[in-house]
Amino acid sequence: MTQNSTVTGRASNKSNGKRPPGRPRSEHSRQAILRSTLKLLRQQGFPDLSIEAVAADANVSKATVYRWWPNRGALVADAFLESAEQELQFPHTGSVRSDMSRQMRRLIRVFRSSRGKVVAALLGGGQSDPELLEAFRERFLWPRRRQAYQTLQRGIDRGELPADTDLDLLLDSLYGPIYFRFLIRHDELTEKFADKICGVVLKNCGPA
Amino acid sequence: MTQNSTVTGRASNKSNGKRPPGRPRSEHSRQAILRSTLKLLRQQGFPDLSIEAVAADANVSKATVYRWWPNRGALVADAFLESAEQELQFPHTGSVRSDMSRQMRRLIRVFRSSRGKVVAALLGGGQSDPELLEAFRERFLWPRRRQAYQTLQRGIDRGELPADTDLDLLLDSLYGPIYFRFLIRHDELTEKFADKICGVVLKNCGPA
DNA sequence: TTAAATCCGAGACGTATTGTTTTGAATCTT
DNA sequence: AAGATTCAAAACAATACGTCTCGGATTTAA
Repeated sequence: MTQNSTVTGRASNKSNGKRPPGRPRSEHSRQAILRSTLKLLRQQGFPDLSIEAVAADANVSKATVYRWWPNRGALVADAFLESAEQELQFPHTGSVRSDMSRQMRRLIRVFRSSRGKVVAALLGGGQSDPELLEAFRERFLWPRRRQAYQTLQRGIDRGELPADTDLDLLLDSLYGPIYFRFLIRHDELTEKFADKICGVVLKNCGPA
Repeated sequence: MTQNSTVTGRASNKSNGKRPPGRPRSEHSRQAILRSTLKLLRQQGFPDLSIEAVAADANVSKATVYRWWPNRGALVADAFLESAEQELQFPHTGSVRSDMSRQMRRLIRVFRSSRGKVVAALLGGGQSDPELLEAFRERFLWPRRRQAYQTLQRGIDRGELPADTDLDLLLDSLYGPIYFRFLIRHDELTEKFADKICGVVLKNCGPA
């Protein structure tokens, strides 16, 4: 199998720089497929997304989709993750609390946008497809977590946080409520919510 | 339509106590269907659950299932919610913090049990089926929330919490991290986690 | 310039599952 | 006994699946 999707691994070509013979993969088709996947996912949700519909919308043959992605999950994961690769950076304001609250506000903004539906589809589908959930964690969650660690560490260095702070616990306390409201939808998810959470969790950690 | 599922509304019979003519609904079949649904859901997850399999496992005709439940979602919601109706009471220890942490421990225990798979299926499916999510909120979340309000109010009355506490914010801060780890699965969800969250969120609220 | 390799879109194919409908029998009220 | 409603079983059309074949396009290497 020559699966070349980002999910299944194998980023670029074989180690030598030479291009193999034969017609190269159509970058145009690849992007059209990912774009149509996002588009349909915004409308229909994960379970109702059919490969047939994606192929039709992208003006592409079904076989082309099946050639490059082993299943629907890998396709959806690639579509979302490639679109969110360079997003949601952490600011450097000089205060942990405002660094965090500002980034949390950005996340909420994404969740409220049309991209939110895609994230929900990804996490919803992930509840019955471990690979889908793992792709979300590895490609979306952890990269941001690593940045968050650094942000919190700066707070420790500045004395705003105790040196023995449990960083994972703290991050789950900050982001858990956001994901909670986002996924359960029992209460509205406004950007102000970010500040309120920080008020609860980072009470004694410098200025708001 | 004469849908009689608990999800779609209309709990029992028409207001008058008289039984309508005709063969009555088979209570045996109804329970067998719900039981089989739970059983299969524990094994397979929501998207792989077929009505055919449920009917076969319950020794019941497909048409019988379709007659009483409009779709898979309603069936799953009924199956889970009927099974969790009387669960997860709040204790009265005399301290908000330990009242909350003990109930949170119970919730985590449920999430870790075989019933956790059913909840995950419900919430996962709910991401693309609004009715499913609403059923979860109305039949599971809100009843417990109402108990939680009372628990927190007792804490206010005892002076452990400020009188102007934002109860919804506080509850989301306590339970959000649990649902977060449960649904994203980026870190282990142990019962000790409940105590740690309380340590962060209820720092100054009486004994642990 | 030619041959080999790989890709492309279009669409047919058999399979599986869906939700609906029909049939004949069973059960209950009046 | 008559009328209503249920039941299990099975046939049904519709949809999506994943695979395959076809003719043609694009690229490298000989």
